[in-house]
Amino acid sequence: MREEDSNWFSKWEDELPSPDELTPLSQTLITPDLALAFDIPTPPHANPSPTSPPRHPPPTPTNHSGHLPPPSSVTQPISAEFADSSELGPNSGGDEPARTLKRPRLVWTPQLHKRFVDAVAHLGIKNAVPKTIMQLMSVDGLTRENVASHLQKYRLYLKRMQGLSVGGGGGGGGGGGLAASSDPATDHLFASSPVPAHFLHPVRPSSEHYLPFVPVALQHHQMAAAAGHPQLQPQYHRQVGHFGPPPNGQFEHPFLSRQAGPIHRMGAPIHNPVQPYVEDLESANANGGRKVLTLFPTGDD
DNA sequence: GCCCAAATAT
DNA sequence: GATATTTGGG
Repeated sequence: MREEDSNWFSKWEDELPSPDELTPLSQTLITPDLALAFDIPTPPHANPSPTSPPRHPPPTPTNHSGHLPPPSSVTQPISAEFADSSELGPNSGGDEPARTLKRPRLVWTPQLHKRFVDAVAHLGIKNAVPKTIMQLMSVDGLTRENVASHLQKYRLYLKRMQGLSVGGGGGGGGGGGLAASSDPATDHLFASSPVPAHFLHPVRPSSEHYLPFVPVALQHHQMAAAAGHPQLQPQYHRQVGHFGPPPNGQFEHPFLSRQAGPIHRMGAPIHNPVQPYVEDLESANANGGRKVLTLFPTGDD
């Protein structure tokens, strides 16, 4: 089953949002603060200029084992851009250093969440801690807090799900107070993402399959060529005037893949090969805004 | 320092 | 109102 080893990963990557989907959206949106922070003379173009996140995103300490393809990074163009719309801190004047930069609200798009889930799934629920997840996701701009917060919510979601579908929906009827029913506020995002089965049931420690985790340094396809110069990168025609869910239902998150950072904790015990769970939601719903598209597939209601 | 859980802010 | 961010405790 060695082949599957690489397979799972390949598949995993494959499942990840395509470069096409991730690239577009991010341009512009360089918050004034950020621009100042990096001495960026704020692009005069009103035109959605290429993504110019931090000049040197990460220190790119990664592959020091050989040669690092210059600007041609080897990862999907995912970058965490912030949809700063109208938040001029106290430094409207524009002189306050960047040190007091406040991070704009991070938007967990289905795509991003998917990546999150995938990371957690492959890490294993037990090893899925904010730091590890964050590293595995390799999303630039994503902070541990972001992940931690999201993870927290995600766990609650899983717990809730467990509550209802455990034992074949034992609590289903009770309806009492203890059974958590689908709360409206529980989560809209989570529902749209496929949840690996192993999440709901504890994996028996008996057969622990430890798979050597492989960093996300590899990549395939064409993207490599274009990647690298996020700023010079050919912009996709698709340009979004503003954020928010386009009526088309195809909204990407402004995240560009960050170069695979050095993963320290790669002793992550990966149990269970990837389940053949199918995913969808690629085209998020476009129901007049935000609406749940697919409820949890756990039951066949 | 990290993680978890809750409270607060947007 | 919902979500993400922030703060406190272990």
